[in-house]
Amino acid sequence: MPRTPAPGTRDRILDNAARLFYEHGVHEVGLQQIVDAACCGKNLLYREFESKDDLVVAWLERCADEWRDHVEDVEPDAEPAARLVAIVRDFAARAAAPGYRGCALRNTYAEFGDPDHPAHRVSVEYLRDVRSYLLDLATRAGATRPDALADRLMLIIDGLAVNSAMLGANGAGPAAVTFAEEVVAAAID
Amino acid sequence: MPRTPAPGTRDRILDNAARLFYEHGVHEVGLQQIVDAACCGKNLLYREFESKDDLVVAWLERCADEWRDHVEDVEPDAEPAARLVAIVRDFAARAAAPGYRGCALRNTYAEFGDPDHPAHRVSVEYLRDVRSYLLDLATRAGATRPDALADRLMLIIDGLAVNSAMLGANGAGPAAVTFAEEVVAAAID
DNA sequence: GTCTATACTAGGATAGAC
DNA sequence: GTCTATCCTAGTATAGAC
Repeated sequence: MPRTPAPGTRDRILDNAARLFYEHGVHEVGLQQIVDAACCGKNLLYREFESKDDLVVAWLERCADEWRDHVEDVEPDAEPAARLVAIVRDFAARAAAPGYRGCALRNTYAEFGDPDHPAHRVSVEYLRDVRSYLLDLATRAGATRPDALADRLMLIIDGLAVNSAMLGANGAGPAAVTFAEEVVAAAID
Repeated sequence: MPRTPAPGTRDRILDNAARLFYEHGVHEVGLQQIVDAACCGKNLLYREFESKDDLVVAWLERCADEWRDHVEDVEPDAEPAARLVAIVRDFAARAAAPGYRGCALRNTYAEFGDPDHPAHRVSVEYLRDVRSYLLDLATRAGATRPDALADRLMLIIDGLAVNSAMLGANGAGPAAVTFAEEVVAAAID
């Protein structure tokens, strides 16, 4: 293993934790696994993160931030209505990629039952942000009822996260884009 | 094989395990908690279930069976098209109930990363069964493309499971039934 | 015989000291 | 980076109540 000088310690730990958490689920990954994968001592991990929960939250926040950055780049010059469809298309394409195991934020939400768990706050905030983003586009697209359009697209996207993870290409994933196209078209007069 | 087990023991354990697993997530519940809640010895649990995995699978299979029984009772005398909407309405009503934390099968799928985990088989089978059921109704409803209609309703239902758990009444749940009505109507000529 | 309750093993977890 | 402390887990075996 060549030692890379590149990313900071925190990022290296977070990268490895992210991969392991996503592939196996948060509860099935021990801190020792992350320490081994990141080639660091446990002391470094505890210097950067207070606890496992803290590490989980940092991972989820990074996932949410990545989405917020990424969504701006999805056909940025298209009209609002076309962008709504493009966002679903983009999500569907990611969900169809090999190794897709669902959405990190939605999966982790499912892992923790306690409503006060910090992972819940991040996940719910993320979902609200997605909804706000869709609502804004739906409004600018001239939908007669932007709220309803945003809700419908949320259901399609949330459904994609579950369905593609569980059924893959045999599931409803391939049908989602056409569905979204018709839903958007029908919502705009 | 036990010769004369006290009647109801297995169900009592399963009832308590079901409640705890659903509320807190499988990984966060220890066998001791289940033993305590069921007021039985650990001995008895291990007589009825080989392992924790075995108990989890039994729980999921019971959830899937309950759905299979329940769905038959959802407006059984209505026309196929109306039944499709009724099934979504029923799912939405359950998802709007207090304490809803998502679908047990979909949540547990998310908890286990290993593709060979027995919980995955049960969950995927369940999802395929739901899809088959919808496809059959869509066909009998005279949909021009029954496959596409089934896929669309699956996305709505899967979306409901996630969205209602995370956002509750502030989410897309309330919009799902009208959405399903329009989707079904549009799919039938 | 059936059940509850507990003691125990072996391993893995988080956490932190050195 | 290693090493230790403490706790919790699944699972087994035993003891004793009814």
